[in-house]
Amino acid sequence: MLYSKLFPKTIKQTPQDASLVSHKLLYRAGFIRESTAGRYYMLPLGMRVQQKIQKIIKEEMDKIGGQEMITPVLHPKALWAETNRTTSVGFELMSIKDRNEMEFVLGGTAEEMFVDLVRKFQISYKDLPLNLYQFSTKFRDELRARGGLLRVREFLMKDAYSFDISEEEFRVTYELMRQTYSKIFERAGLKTLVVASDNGYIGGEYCHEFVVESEVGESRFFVNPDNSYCAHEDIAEFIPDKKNLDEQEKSLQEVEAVRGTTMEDGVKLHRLPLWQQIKDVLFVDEKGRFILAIIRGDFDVNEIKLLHAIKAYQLRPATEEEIRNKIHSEPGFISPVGIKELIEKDVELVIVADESLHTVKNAYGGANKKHRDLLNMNLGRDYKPDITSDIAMAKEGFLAPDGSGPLTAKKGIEVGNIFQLGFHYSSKMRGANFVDKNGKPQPYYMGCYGIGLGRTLASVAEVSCDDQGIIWPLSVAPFQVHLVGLDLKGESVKREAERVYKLLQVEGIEVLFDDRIDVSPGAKFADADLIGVPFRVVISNKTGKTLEVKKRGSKQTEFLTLSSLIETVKNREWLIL
RNA sequence: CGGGGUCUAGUUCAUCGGUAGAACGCUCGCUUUGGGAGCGAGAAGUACAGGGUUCAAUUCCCUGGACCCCGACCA
Repeated sequence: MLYSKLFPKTIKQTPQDASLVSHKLLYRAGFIRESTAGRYYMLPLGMRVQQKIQKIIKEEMDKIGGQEMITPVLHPKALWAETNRTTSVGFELMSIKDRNEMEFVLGGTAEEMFVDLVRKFQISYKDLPLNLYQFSTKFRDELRARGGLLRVREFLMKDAYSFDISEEEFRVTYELMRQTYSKIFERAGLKTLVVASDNGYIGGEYCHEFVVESEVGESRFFVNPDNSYCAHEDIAEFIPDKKNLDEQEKSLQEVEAVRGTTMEDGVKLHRLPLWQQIKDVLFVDEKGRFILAIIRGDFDVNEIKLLHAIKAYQLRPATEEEIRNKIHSEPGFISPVGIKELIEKDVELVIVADESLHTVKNAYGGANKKHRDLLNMNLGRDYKPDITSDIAMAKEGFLAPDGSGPLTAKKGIEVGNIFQLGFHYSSKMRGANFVDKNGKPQPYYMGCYGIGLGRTLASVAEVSCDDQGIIWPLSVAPFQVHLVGLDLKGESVKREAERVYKLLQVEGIEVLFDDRIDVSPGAKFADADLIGVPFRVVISNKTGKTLEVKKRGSKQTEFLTLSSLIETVKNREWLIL
């Protein structure tokens, strides 16, 4: 590619709206441009990187027997209704109608489509395991797009779907996918951690995120000291420390409490530790049930865990009006003690206690009346929750669930994920069966697996760059060699540069040739650093018959012959220079 | 979904009641070639949209839109 013809050129100014390094550099170097919030043009340079990532994924997927195909972008809405996902997805579905008023959703993930396809065929156990995948644009009407390519509303994703005859067989598939994903990201130059996570709107029981550790990432997770435990904050567990279990249970006492409504106000008034206070958080779920989550005062409620405990999929905080008029309690003074006797007749209230309440005695907190508190509340004696479960949010420093030591909090970018789906879809969708050895229909055991290509690309730029620009790993770089021609007004230099350009291409090496005549060397070097191609090769009056080669990210230059350059580029095993 | 902010040349920003300016970029000419060179000339704008106030609005007010940032719950 001739740089003089490349669309577009680099720019010096940093875009006003970009806050992330990857966004700034990809923008300045001309890899991407924004269309509207969360929708990007992928420009020729960005496209080349994305295609390299795509190729790596395809190679690794095909190696394990994956078969590439493609589904329509518009999914019949009726399909999503079959699995109740028109209401339960975590992202806003985008809907569209055709001229016959037929309703479609723009695909944001494609479980139903693949199941619908597979059930059109009479498959038997002999056809399984089956692994189908596609690269397609996904649409997700995110509440808030942000961070350049990191959270967008439209993006290229590889999604794969596996079909197995049993859970045992599936575990083999799942492990294979886990290894394959690690390999894919490794080849793209990314170090990933495999983080146990919540399945959310996809369904199923367990899943793992592939996370690139980064301060700008939105995934928060915890690891134990030897990294053997690695879990997303949504599901991270820990062992709560025991508090005053040796204390005698004292008698329940109601006292006057003229205080504010925060936890701190309670601590100050009673001069008791925060952990001894009961934190009461009132939610309303999608069915309109009121959910009172109670937990030790120094812990926070984890809504994801709470959702699982009550088998619901959506929570919102109760309003002050609801607390007063429906529950007949008082904001800031809610208590599990006697609350069920107060509520309106038509109200369903579920009390969920965190297990941490077993670590404390003689707790204090509100009395369901303004400026009245209760002292010495004891679980079992004074109040009986409907459900006792782990609904606590882990925090840094808490004891890891295996007791190995304190948890460390980390942040990262989720570039891929693998999900166990089990029978979640095959049981809900009619005819999602295979025929077993006895000729009987059985639901297949499923999994699904996703990688965001744009996010992967941005993650590489985010973690692999310096002040001057991006440092692409050779495996995903838009070009392998950035040939910089200086002194091109001289005929002999120009001829030599063009000769080298052609010969490198003949060797199958991708070359970006800066053939501009009127541009100063400094400007050309700055552009080369910004774009970040792994090998910079200079030809000028000074170089003669040798080539001046500098690796992006290294300060040293070396002089090589053309043949040794070709060998160097072709035989590289390493990814980061 | 709440709070804050922004919107003027391709880009980054000035101007702040009197019909618009710089830098970078772009085009042309001369000069220049090892870390974003110099001089000169030029093209480039419905000041987000609509309404209001005013003799006069890019500027003030209102409505809408787009975009950015923060929060997303502990009563």
